[in-house]
Amino acid sequence: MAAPKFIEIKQHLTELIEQGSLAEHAKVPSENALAAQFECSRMTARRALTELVEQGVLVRSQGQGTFVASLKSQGSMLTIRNIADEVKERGRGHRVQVLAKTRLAADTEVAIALGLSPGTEVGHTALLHLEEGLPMQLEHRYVNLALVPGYLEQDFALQTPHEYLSQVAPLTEAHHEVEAVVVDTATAELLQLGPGEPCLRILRRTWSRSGAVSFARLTHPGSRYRLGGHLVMDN
Amino acid sequence: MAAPKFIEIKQHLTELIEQGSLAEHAKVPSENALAAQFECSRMTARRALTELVEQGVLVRSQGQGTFVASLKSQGSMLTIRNIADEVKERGRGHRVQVLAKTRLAADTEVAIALGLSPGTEVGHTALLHLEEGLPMQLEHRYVNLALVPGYLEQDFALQTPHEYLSQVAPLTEAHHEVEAVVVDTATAELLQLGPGEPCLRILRRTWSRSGAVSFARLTHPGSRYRLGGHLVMDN
DNA sequence: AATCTTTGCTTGTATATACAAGTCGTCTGT
DNA sequence: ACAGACGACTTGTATATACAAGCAAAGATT
Repeated sequence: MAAPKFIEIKQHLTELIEQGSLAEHAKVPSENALAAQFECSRMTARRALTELVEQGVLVRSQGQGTFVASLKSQGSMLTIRNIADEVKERGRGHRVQVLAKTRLAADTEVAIALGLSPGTEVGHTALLHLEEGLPMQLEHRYVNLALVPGYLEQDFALQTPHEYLSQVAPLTEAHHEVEAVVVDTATAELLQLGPGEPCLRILRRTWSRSGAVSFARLTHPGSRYRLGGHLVMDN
Repeated sequence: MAAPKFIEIKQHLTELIEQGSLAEHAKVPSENALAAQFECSRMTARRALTELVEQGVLVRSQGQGTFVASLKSQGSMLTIRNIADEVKERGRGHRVQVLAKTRLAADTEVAIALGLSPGTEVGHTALLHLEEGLPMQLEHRYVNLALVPGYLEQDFALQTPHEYLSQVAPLTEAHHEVEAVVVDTATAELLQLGPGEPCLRILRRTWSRSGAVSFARLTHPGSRYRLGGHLVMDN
């Protein structure tokens, strides 16, 4: 019934930190000291410390010891999900219109994002994602065809680019930027924006083991879309 | 010189997954099987699995076994940082103007966010964060005074609300939403926006052990600010 | 005095072992 | 035919131990 011992130790340490007994950058008792204090083996004490390090509460340094991490460095996180899953999870209808599917020469922005030299041929797709018939995202995607040669042969009405790319080139890394923008009139019409309505834009670059795979510009109507996230920092 | 053994096992498994030998939801060899295969103890094999579970690559279930997690569930993350640190890290001057510091009755939005009944008195502060003299964020913050009674006595020109709150009520949880909005003319003037320029708005709610502490509405000029993040999914 | 060595503490990796606890199929008794 | 007991296999927790590797300060050598 009792909580596992390493959780007791974790709680004890986080309490000390939260009540201020263990200040920022203060040295935490060593693994051996904790083992003695809690009458457990070093490996159990070690596990408590290890998990707190993973949570960003502590910092360890071989040979020196374990220390309280700086409080402000505990950055919180926001999850970025793909629009198709998001819509489906809301239990609403998701549909896609394929607006473009071509090869084109990379301009400087795309070339830099994909780590190619400007002018290299890349795959370009433009998709409009609809939720219950209403436009929710305009997806402009540029793909490195050297890494994903079959990209343009896909039918994206059946399988979204994100799903296809996850299969053929599993991601190892991603980078996102989020900004608020005003779009040109053609795009505004596509997204059925109201007058003066801004858009939330996500720039997403993804890498697989072999290199930079794709660069996407995801544009959402500001009035209909919110990016939402959640994170538990402690436990 | 050689990599530790548990990293070898991790790499072996991620390779199997990436090349498709281990499909989604497929059963991964048990800890004992891996220990036999790699001629190591069960604890070492277990560590490899544990770390892959923490990365979201695998899923474990006591009694059943370990399985490959669904690929799409690997949502990527975006870090949300506080503006003061961000500006200082760029090596630029950060300054704050305190525009308001009062008690007021919570309207419905604030009351819901803080888990209070509408009309409860809460602390309200409005700060304008400047980077090299240019407005970068308008921070409207509502604080549960029952949990942080000293809030309104602080001088926020010296210590930002975020820093103060981190000290007196260490966060255990945070929730964010991000949206693109058009603001009223008074706010537009404060942020020195161009005509029709949209804003990136972050809604941030934070909890400490004792309950919902604060609700903040952070408004950034769309032309001068981008939310940027990064995540390594693998290793 | 300056430099190298030793010693002791720390964390990091790895092993062998034990028992607890959850799941599932099988075997058994009714 | 059904229910329950049992056993096999899985992950979860905990211990005791060993050696490697990094760091720092005290001590020995130059």
